[in-house]
Amino acid sequence: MNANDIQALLDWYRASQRDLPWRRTRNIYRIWVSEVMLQQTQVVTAAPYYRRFLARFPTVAALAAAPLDDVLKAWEGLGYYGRARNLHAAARQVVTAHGGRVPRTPAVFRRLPGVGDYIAAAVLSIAAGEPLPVVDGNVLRVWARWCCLREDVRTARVRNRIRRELAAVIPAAAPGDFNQALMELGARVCVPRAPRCAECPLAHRCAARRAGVAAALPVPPPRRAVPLQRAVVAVIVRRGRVFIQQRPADGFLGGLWEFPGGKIEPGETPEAALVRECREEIGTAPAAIAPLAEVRHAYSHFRAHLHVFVCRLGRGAAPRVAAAGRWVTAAELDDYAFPGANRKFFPQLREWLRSESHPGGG
DNA sequence: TATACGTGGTG
DNA sequence: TCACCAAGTAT
Repeated sequence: MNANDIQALLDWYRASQRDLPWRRTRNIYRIWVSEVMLQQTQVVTAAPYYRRFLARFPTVAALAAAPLDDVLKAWEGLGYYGRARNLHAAARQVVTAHGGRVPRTPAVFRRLPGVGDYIAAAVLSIAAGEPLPVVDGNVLRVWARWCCLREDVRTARVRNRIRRELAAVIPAAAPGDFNQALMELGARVCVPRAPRCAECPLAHRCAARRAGVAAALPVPPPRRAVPLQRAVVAVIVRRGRVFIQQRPADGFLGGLWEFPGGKIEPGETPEAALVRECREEIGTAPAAIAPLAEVRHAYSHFRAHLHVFVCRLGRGAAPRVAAAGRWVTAAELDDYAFPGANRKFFPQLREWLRSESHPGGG
């Protein structure tokens, strides 16, 4: 990629870039938040979260001072909740170890939780002018086509080679624009399925385009089968309230709230699994159960089929681990961060609670 | 190095 | 319905 190619790319970017909320600031904290949200997440999905998050946590100090539950609530529905936990922890480190100022030294910023090679390069090139190339999915695709690379670009070896090649050409005068231009090109023109080469400022010198194989690159990795997990959910109702509990702070959906329940074992009926899970999780079997909904949900690495039941405990029975849980009304559910798979049956649950509170009505 | 980690858009 | 994909990081 020579100076003319780079200028053509920058010209295209400056003339046709989208007006995105994080492009209206050079504040390093705001740029950082945007890049965390944009991991494995499309611009249209992240944008509303970005606005709400920064209205709620306008500074790194405000984020550090907030309870993690508030941060997770602001992240609810965005997925990869470890991003929110790491960002929150990193904000606290900035306050406690860096005097409340986001470090602009690459090696220092890179050590914060949740900051990897991509985030460090993106944030510091955009907000601090550091000539660090980003290597994300867009850049890999653009570069694989530009060079007509037939190797698997996801391997560390090829990624590192691409990073070195980009480091040799990234313009010191505009590293942030160069990085964003490559990503913008990948997101809007050099797209995966049907690249719009007619609109591409680099098409006339693109090796894959000349070879007529742009759409076939980069070569996709072999796909593995996605397992299907059947599970039960117990919505325990008592006097118009439902029982919820918080998941462990780390790991899958860490820190989010949910209803008791769990996997259906092979050969087990949903009803049997429900009774078993209630005994295991809250020490009590339900006295009565009724099906409420069935939910299908695709997680990052498996699919789930949820059988949701409304349950009542016997007179005087109580969840044995009530200290870890709460009884909440339908309205109060909105105060807690729930996984998307749970949100899917909230309408049915709310309708059920409504009809129960007005017996004989409607 | 390979796998865990969410969700929604898109064809 | 479904597979693929998206401004990746941690372990």
